[in-house]
Amino acid sequence: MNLAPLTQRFVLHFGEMGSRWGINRTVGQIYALLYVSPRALNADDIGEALAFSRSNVSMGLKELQSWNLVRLQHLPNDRREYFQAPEDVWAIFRTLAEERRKREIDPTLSMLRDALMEQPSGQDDIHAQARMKQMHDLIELMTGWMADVQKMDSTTLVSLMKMGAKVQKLLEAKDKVTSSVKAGLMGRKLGNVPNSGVADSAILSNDKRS
Amino acid sequence: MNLAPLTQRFVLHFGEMGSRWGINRTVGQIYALLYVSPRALNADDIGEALAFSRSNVSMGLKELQSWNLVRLQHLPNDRREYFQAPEDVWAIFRTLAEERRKREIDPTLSMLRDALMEQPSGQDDIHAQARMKQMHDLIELMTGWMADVQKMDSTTLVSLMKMGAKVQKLLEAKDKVTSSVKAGLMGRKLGNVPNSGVADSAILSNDKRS
DNA sequence: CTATAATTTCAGTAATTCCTGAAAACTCAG
DNA sequence: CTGAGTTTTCAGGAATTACTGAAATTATAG
Repeated sequence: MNLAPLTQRFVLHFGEMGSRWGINRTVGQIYALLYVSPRALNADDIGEALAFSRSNVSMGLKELQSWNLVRLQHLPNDRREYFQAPEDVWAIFRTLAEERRKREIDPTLSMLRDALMEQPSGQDDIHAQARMKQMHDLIELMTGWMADVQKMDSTTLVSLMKMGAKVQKLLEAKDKVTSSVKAGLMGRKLGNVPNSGVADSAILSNDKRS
Repeated sequence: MNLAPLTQRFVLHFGEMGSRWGINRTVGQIYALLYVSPRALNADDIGEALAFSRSNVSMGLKELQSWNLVRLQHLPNDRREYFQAPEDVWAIFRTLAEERRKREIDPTLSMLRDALMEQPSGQDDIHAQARMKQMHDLIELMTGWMADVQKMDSTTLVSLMKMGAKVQKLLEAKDKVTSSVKAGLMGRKLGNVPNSGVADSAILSNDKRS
C-alpha cells in the first residue's frame, strides 16, 4: 500500500470498522479511499493503492454499487470506469441509513408482523408475542421518524441536531399549551404570536401516527 | 432446537441479523431467546433450547454481558446463574446505542481528530483532511445529539418521534421568534443557552416583546 | 477444609468468509 | 466483424471466525 500516511491510517481504520459492521475489510478500505480521494478512481488505481487483486476490487466495487454508495463516471478517451464517493457527507449518511433499513429493518418488521398474526399456543407464546409487539412498535416508530427526517434538507437537520435536548423544552411548552387548549383556556393566549399563526396550528396538531 | 414455533422463528431471524451486524449468530440467538423468555434462564436452559455446547453458551453470555445487555440473577437454593434481558425495549435500545458509540464511534472520532492535527504533505492531503473534517463534524454532531436524546425519558422520546417532521415546523417558528427577539430586544442566541426552559416556552406564549 | 456443582478457558477442529488467478464475458474502436 | 482493452465470474486455496470437549478454575454447601 503506497499512500500518504494520513490517508493510509484513515483507510486502515475503516477497514477495521467495516468488519465490526458486517462489511468486509476490503470494501471498507475501498470506500475510505474513494471518500478521501480528490478525483474519481478506476479499479486498477484502487487495486494498486490498496494492494488488492483486480478481482477483489471488482467484487468490492460491486458491493458498494449495490449499496448505492458510489457514483460511476466515464472519462473522455478512456474506456475504464471511474468511481467516486458522493461529495455530501449527509447524502452518504442518508444512503447508508436507507439501505440498512431495506436490508435489515424491513425484513425484521415483516417477520414480527407475521409472528404477531399467529395464534399463540400457550402461556409462553402469549408472553413472547407481547415482547415482539413491543419491539415491533419501537422499530416502527423509529423507522417512521427516520423517514420523516430523511425528507428534511441537510441544513434543517443540522439545526435540529444542534438544538439537541432543547427540542424537549419546545415539546414541553407545546404540551402545556395543548393542555390549556383542552382545558378551554386558549384563545387569547396563543392567538397573537407574531408571524406564526399558521405554523403554530400545524405544530399543535398531534394527529399523525400513534 | 425444541422451541415453540413462534419463538423459533424469532430466534433464527436474530441469528441471521446478528451476522449482518458483526455479532455472531450464536450471540444473536441467545439474546433473542432471552428477550422473549418469560423467566430468567440459566446457561443449561439456553444450551438445550438452542442446541449449543455449554462452552459456546458461556462465551455468548460473556459477550452479552460485556455489552451490558443482560441482567444476572440468582434464584434461592440454586447455585446457577440466571440471565434475562431488560424489560424495557427502550432501555435495551439505549444500551445498544451507547455501547456501539463507545466501541465504534469514539475510536473513529479520535482517529479523525489526530489526522486533522497533522501537517498535510501535499495537495491531496489537504483535500483528504477537508473530507475527514466533514466526516468528523457530522459524527460529532450526531453523537452530541444522541447524548442529548439519551437523557430524555422514554415517554418524551416517543412523543418526539411521533411528531416526526413536525419538529421542523417548531424549529421554523422558533427561528422566526428568535430573529425578532434579536432584532428587537436582547440579541440572545437561543440555540446555545442551557436550561432555557422558561425562555423557550415564551416562544409560544405572547408576552410583551413583539 | 473438602467435595461437588457451576463456570470459564483453551487448544484443536469445523465452518465460514475472504481473496486470488485464470478464464469467460462484455465493450467498443476500427 | 475483429480483437484489444476492460470487467466479471468462479473454483479452489488461504485466512479468519465459530464451536466443541476436556481440563482448569471458581464458588459454595456441608
